[in-house]
Amino acid sequence: MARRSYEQFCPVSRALDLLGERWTLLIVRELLTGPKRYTDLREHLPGMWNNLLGQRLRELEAAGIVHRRDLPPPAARTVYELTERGRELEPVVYELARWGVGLLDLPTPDQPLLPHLLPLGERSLVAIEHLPDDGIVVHLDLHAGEHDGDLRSTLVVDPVADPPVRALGRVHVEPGLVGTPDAVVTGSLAWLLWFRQGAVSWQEATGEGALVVRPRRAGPRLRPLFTPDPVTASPHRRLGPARDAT
Amino acid sequence: MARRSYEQFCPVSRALDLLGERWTLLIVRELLTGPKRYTDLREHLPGMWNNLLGQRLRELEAAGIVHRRDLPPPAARTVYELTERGRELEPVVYELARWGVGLLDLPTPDQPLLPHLLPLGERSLVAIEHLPDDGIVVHLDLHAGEHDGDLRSTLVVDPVADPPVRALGRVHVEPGLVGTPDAVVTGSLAWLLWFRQGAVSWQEATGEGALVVRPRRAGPRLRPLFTPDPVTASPHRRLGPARDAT
DNA sequence: CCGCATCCGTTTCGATACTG
DNA sequence: CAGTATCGAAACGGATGCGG
Repeated sequence: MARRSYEQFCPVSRALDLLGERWTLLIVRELLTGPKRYTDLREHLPGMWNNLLGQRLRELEAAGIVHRRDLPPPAARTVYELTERGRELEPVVYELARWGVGLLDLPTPDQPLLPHLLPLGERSLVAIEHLPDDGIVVHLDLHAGEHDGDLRSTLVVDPVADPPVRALGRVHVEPGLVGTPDAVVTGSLAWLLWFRQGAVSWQEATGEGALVVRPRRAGPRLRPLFTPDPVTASPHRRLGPARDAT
Repeated sequence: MARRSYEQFCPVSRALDLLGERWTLLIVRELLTGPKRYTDLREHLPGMWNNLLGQRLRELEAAGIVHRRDLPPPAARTVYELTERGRELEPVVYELARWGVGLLDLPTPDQPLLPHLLPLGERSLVAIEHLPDDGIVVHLDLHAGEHDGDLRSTLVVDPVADPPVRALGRVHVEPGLVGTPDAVVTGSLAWLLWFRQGAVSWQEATGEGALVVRPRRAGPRLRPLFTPDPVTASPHRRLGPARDAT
């Protein structure tokens, strides 16, 4: 076996030694939505073929990222699920999704919206830097096009806790409209996406009825939730004049 | 050209369409440490070959991630640097590094510690979920082995600001010992790494003099800084009984 | 059906050589 | 110094087959 490695003492290259091959992170993405059977994975990863899927799963199992479990009778067969170590990849996938949102066009008949990925995608729309301290529950009732049914999800932001949890851990998206919402967003996924991408203003997105927020006064609370900060601070900021210290 | 794509409506696969090929994210990692010349990139990416580097740089430029700039005389030649869109990949690389820290062994003569990656690596040691609200400046004066010189860096955590910035934006690492530190850590990189990986306790790491924190009372402030939370909350938490809504 | 293993044409990668 | 050209080797895309 002995997969090829970058052979560098660096946490990024070490991580990519295990995750950097084609399809690997997409398998992790799939398993982050819950345990899956081999065939489910195949269906959700069109274009990936048997040989590769089997190989990747073996590698991920050897790396301690994926666990293969045989379900007891009566029901099913073998399922694959993430280990704890594998679930720790959630922030990696989230940040990739967050960055990739800027590349998204709209779903087409050719590339339809995949229902099981909707929670992941909607979660990546949220700007974790602007979560309200007291939490919020939002019902998203959107439509994406003629071919996709209505998309109903519940976005939950937990209030800040003590001890504090990291921001990402406070954001959850579930399928369906559950619980009692503080706000309801209806209308077109397109306009929500475009606002999140910075292509249209909040006024444009909500003005013409493309996106409707109820109650109206919830608008100011929702807007920052879908407005990420631009990257500003350089990681190479200088403290003072002492550059060549040491 | 027309690089191959996963052809899915999903932000993760869209991102990986551009970043998922071999070496690509390592080029981004390199450029996150500042602009680089072609030859610098080659030296920092041993095992990557000219043809690939040139190809990747062209692709990254076409994708709007990398910008190629010709420096004016007197000095130098062409440099490659990240665009703003490219700098937005910093959280992706950070999360990969954070995850990859658990895979790191110690540097060896074969895979030495690369000085220009030290800030990146030390930044990924920090648990952004446990930053002190009032900020802290720490001098890290560590040694990694016989072949590596002493590693002196300054870790700066900014105090919480108003308006708030995301946690990662508050953490900076600079080469050298600069500014006035609130704490100084001396000793062996190995023990700091092992503590961060959960392999040894804080007592073990600081008890035998392997790692020395001055002043001693700073210990309780430093310990959580290098102690990430385990992943606990599932993203599929249920709110209430209404599962099949809509 | 489900869970793979095997086989082969195509694409990408690794390594050396060569040019502006 | 900053790349491009070339070619064998490895990995990937795609189809079929076979045992539980």
